Amino acid sequence: MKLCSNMTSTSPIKIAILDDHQIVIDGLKLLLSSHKQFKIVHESTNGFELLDSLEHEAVDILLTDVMMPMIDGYEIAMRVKAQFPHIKVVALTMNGEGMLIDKMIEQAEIAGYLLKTIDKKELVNALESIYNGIRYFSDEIMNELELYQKIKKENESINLTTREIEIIQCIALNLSNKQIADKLFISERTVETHRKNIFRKTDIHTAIGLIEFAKKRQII
Amino acid sequence: MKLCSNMTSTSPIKIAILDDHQIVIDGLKLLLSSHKQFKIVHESTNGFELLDSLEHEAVDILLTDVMMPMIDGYEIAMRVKAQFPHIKVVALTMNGEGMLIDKMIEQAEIAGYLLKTIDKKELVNALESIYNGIRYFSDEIMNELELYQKIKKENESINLTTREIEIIQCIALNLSNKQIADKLFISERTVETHRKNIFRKTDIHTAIGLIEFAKKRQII
DNA sequence: GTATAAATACCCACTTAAGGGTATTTGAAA
DNA sequence: TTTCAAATACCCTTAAGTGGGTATTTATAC
Repeated sequence: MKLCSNMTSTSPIKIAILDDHQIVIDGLKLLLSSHKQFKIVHESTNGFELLDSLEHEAVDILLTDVMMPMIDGYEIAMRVKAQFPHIKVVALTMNGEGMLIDKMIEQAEIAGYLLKTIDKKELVNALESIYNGIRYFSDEIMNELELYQKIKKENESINLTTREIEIIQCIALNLSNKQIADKLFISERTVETHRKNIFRKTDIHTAIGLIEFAKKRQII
Repeated sequence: MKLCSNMTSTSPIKIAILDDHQIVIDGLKLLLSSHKQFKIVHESTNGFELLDSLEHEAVDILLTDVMMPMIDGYEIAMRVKAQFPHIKVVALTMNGEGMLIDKMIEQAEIAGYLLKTIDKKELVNALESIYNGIRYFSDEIMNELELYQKIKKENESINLTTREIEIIQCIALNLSNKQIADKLFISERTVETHRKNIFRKTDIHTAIGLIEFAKKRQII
């Protein structure tokens, strides 16, 4: 069933907004206020406050930023998924970073991911689609996701162990083998072995090269 | 002279808005629409378009984002300063990164720098102050600026030679002493000497640390 | 129960880098 | 003309990392 966008008799779509920037909330509120099919039932700059309010307030769609202090959009989406599975979570963010998108879509299974570059018309369309059970993702988001998942797949074929990744992270922190050994409570010989195995697997043979690799693969 | 905030008879403050996110523009427009002392005379997601429009349109304050594709806020501010010195430029951005703030304030001499975390009331206050010739910077911005300028000052006292900077750039490219020697047509001994002097001057003793330092100092 | 992978740890030989010197040439400033 | 910084180059010693092995323990999978 599809709802037309200028409905007036049906009950409005109840929306909650979460963004650490009050100005964005104000903008969205006023922006959606000219569309009577939406009703903003809650707004907050604080994720915990919002989660509390969902206990007493019926909400259809949660429109949330992703990168926020205290508690981020991913954590919010996971908790909403667990506690309020009927609420459709939509990320609305400046950030089109692959790993975040992947986590939000694959794990938190959010209903939509929009960039703040979208215009009013697309936002309204997206929200209506999502309310009607159709997931909505901006084109840029889909591109980023595909690129990220391609890299992720390549990563997996190299197959570094968790310990090896840990060692790489230590190397990136500019620790010597001895310092890494002390930190992880293992012998310096073991660190050398891991290092050796990492170099063999990745076909990289310097610490600096390894850091580059790790950044590209989002290990650090 | 100070203007009171609920004036109605005086001519409104003419504002232009530049932000690559249409949603932010919409938000700001609607947000300021409830304050009759402001009139938004131009809005754009494109910096070049905005610069063109300033030729025909009288503007008191330009409210602009900083990080934008095509042409960034700094470039905009510099051009406005040169071509339309009467226009007061105000940065309104998510980004509180020291170097940008420093460039915007010290070089482009903008009239205000606000974080998008500010609320409506502070935004209105800031715009009125700026219109009356009082520069306005958010507290967080001032803190970031001070921190950045402290680091900048420390950097300048180190005084690396051009050759040493060249060596650092090679190290960042992950070249060995031998490779650097070949590339610069000098002896490996000389590279070692430079490296030694760099480490002594900067009080850094690893290549990875040096790269971090170089990034912070914008050498690479 | 027996492969298998992961993490642990050591041996040895070799290379590279770090840190302490000193010294020469060159070009620009005093 | 002298002085000085910058770039060049070498000496020596010690520390750190690289790369080739082998081997043990442990937990997981078949």
